[in-house]
Amino acid sequence: MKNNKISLAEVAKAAGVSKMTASRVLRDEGGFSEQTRVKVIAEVERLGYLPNRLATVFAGDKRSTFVGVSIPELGNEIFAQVLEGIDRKLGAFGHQTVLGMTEHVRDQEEKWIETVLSWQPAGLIITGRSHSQRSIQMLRGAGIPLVEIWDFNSNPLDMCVGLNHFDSGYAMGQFLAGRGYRKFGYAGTSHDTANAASARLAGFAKAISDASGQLEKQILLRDVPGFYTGYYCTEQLLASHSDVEVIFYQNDNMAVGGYEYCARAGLSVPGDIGIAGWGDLPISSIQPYRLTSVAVPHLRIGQLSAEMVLARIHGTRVQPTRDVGFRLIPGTTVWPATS
Amino acid sequence: MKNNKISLAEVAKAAGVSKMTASRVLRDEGGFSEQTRVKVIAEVERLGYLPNRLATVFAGDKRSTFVGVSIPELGNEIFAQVLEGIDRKLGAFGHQTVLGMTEHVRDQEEKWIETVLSWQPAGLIITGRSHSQRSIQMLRGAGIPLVEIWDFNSNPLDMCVGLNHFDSGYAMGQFLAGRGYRKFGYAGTSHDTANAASARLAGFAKAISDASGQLEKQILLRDVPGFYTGYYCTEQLLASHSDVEVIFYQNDNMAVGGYEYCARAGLSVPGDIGIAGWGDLPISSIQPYRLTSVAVPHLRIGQLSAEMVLARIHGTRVQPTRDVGFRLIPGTTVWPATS
DNA sequence: TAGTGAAAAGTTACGGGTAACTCAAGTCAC
DNA sequence: GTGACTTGAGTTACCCGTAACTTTTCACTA
Repeated sequence: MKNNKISLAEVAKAAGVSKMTASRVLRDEGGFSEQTRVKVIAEVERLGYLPNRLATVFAGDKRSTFVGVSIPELGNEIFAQVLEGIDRKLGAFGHQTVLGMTEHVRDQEEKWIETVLSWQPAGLIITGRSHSQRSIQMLRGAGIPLVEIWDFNSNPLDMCVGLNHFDSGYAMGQFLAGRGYRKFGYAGTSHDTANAASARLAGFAKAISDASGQLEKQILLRDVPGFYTGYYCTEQLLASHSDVEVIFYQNDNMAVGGYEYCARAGLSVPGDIGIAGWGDLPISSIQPYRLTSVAVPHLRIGQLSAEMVLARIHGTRVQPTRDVGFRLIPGTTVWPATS
Repeated sequence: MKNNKISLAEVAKAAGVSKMTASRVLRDEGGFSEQTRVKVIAEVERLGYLPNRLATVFAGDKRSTFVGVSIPELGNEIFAQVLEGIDRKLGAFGHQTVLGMTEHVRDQEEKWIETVLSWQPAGLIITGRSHSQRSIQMLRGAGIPLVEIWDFNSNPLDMCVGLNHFDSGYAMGQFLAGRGYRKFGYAGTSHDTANAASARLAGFAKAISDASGQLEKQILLRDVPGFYTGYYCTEQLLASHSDVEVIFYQNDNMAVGGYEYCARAGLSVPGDIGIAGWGDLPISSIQPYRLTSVAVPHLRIGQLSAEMVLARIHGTRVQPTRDVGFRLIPGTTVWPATS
């Protein structure tokens, strides 16, 4: 697959100068006359020359302008927005995002890390804090800026920005217990790896047990955490445990699906059943109800992570760990506060 | 920024063989003894050698395994899912997605094309059919597989997969006129370039004029086409044109926002006002109502585009243009058919 | 007018792999 | 024992820019 692209040497020859001079003109490095500049630029235009950045990186024994970004999935709006924030910021500084979707599978992450490192990226942004042994080795050896995002970790491989998911689950459990709930349900999806959602569930369970409540049922479907899954999880959960008073969902999409199931089944919310989501998606606040949820500064996570990588690349000092926190949204889909 | 990475030469030296032999072992090319293989592999493991793919591409004067994918934005769920479909398919075949967000701006697309081409990608997938003159030149000169997606175009630069947005807008206009509507509104967002949404609006307007209806008001906010924008567009539109009978929205998110405005303003849907969206997002079918919309096989667009690029890379023949069509969803948010 | 220094340009080497070629040693048939 | 062939390996050149160094050109001064 020989490509017939124009090289700098050809441009230089056409302009009647040496490769080096042409190179200097293109990088505007100085050390050439106006006359020469004009000649070279003219040939560049005429021949449609596009530089080969591979060679540039290679020549300088430098790193590329790539930044590898791993995201578990894009079906979840939150991750899509984190990615958008990252790419926007990186793009503004002349960097390119090389995407990796790990689908919450650790082997896939490892394989992706290996591949992306072989392209000599300038930095890496990885979702999640749990990696395979080999991944950790490769990441350590790479010697490039690395940000682990989403799940806050005070002792990251390099840098970290995210929030404490366990705490956010705990906060929700505590909040619901405070509203008088005693019999709890949880609806989510299951994955190979311990992920942030599992941490939320663990925190939620802890809060319930601390409040002497009962986590009656956790349902974990092996499916994508979307509207339909929420709908069916709710149907299944209530079929087997009709005494559950409130359900905490892995995310808002599932919660909205759950709400809709209740509405169609003739159950009043929050009268008959309470609904709580996580993530505070835009959709949750444009419904006839205000979904009880946990708001997360996801845009900020994307932006910050990109900024941290960029700072490292440019040698600026940055705070290596950032806990962006969360905010509980009381909403109207659970019992009101007893005043 | 000298990197202290292990090179193949170092591995070879440690194993007591030549670079070439080590290279052969790693590529499993044959022409080496079992003994040699074991030695080389042992040193690769010991030193944690990771190949430099930049060098490979460079050496062979080949193309990389990158595929550049441009998407206008990720805030829109549909584009996120198109991207997910593409990356999944590409990843399965050992290719990496290099993301580019053009934000519907043509200059940004041009700049991205220039950059991504300089990395010698194996192929390109670009959203939209309208490009700058220089972009077209670069794309033509690149000589790599290229798929223009989203807006179907029977005469693409190379390949194309999408649907006819004009027709889909026309279909909606015709459908609504058939349901008895005469006074129409349109709510969308404005961008620099003629994009698919503009084509839909044009088709919609044509259908209305063909049916002797009246497009009372087009409102185009300079904002992201999401829930809130739909909410406020509706408020503004109805404030100035209260005689509008039905509103066609740029997408479902905006339509759901519009529905919510009507609900809060005490307007009955479809009694007082009809609502029609576009895209048929999951959210639209999990509401208490069924949104009138246009279903689009967006997952299929993503998958097909990746398949087309892969086929070209591997030298397989493929149909260069694919119209994936659309399907009108009558829904319950407009007047029922008069029987 | 030779000498000086700066500006403008050229030359060489290099980076990390791989294609293409060469070479050495062993195997086998006759 | 010799030539033909196979196998396992090494050598060389190259991809395309750029760093580092060298050479040429030229204006200006003593």
